[in-house]
Amino acid sequence: MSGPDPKTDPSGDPLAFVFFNEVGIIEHLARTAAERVMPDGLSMAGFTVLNHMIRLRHARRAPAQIASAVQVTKGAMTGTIKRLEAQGWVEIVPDPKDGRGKRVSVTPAGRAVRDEAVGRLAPAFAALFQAVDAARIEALLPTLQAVRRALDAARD
Amino acid sequence: MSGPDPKTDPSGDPLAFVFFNEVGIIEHLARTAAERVMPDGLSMAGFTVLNHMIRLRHARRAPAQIASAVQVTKGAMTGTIKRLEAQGWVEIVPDPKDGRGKRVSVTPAGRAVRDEAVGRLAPAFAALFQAVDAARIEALLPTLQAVRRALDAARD
DNA sequence: GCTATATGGTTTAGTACTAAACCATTGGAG
DNA sequence: CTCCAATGGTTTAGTACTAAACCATATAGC
Repeated sequence: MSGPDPKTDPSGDPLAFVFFNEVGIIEHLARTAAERVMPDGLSMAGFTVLNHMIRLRHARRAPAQIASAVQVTKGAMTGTIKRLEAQGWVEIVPDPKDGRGKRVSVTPAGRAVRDEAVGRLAPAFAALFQAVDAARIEALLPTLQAVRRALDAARD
Repeated sequence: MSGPDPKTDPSGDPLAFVFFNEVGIIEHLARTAAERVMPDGLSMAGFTVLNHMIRLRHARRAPAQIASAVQVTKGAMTGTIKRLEAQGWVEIVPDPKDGRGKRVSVTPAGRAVRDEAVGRLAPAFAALFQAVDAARIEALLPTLQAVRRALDAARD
């Protein structure tokens, strides 16, 4: 009944462990590298929000919608948006149609700081493509997306 | 001089963005799923330490060594180890050879709680392999490892 | 129209992390 | 032997996050 488990690699760790470990390390290295080059006062949390709004061309969005899109709690979004507003990078106005709601929009300054962040990220990425061919990375995407969908579905 | 940028995908995002975004989402989903099944009182930070010690068969290690192995600051390790000790999962004794140092070792209870955590993680992973074939995930590893090495090297 | 429930946002308590200052001990250079 | 830089660990201040309690407004059922 026993014997070599197909999900086991030479190190004795199940494949899933090895895979998530690798993903975790890459995420950690990439995040800290990105944090280091962010413009002054812009956190990764803030960048994520600005980037989300601009990429998807949302002129105005409710905090709750942004929170669910970038997968953080409403409470976390309250703080992130407050800091973005303090820097003048977003504007928050009450929703005229809904007395509870607010609408967040990116200011010109917000767009500028996001563009600067993207521009500073580029050289860091360039170094990566020098070491690992872009085609190899592109080839990973279908399986990574399948894994993401599986994890998302398993989330009950 | 202009023209379609090879590093650009249909969504307009550079490939590196798409890749790190996917990795970040997977890491987030996997981490929160894992956190949810951890035994009571055991955080991911604590599990990482116990797992590291046991996987690599370290009977006793200095906090500073563990910190550098799992890539957190010494300050973070102080807190994590303190919580592990409070639960009786590690034992901390002063290093007899070095008046500054300490030695951390996993107790039998610590080994047990780690085994239980691993056991609870297994069913979650099983669901993943039902959706995505293990061979496909295995095929990602060489490139992921190359990316990790590149990021590690770019860290100056 | 009133009540029950759902939704939008804030607040609170608690965890985990970083960066930097700090204290103690070690160990090499003069 | 003495000093001084390096190392091991803790502490402090600040950010970001979650879960849960909370308040206000909105909406559906009766």
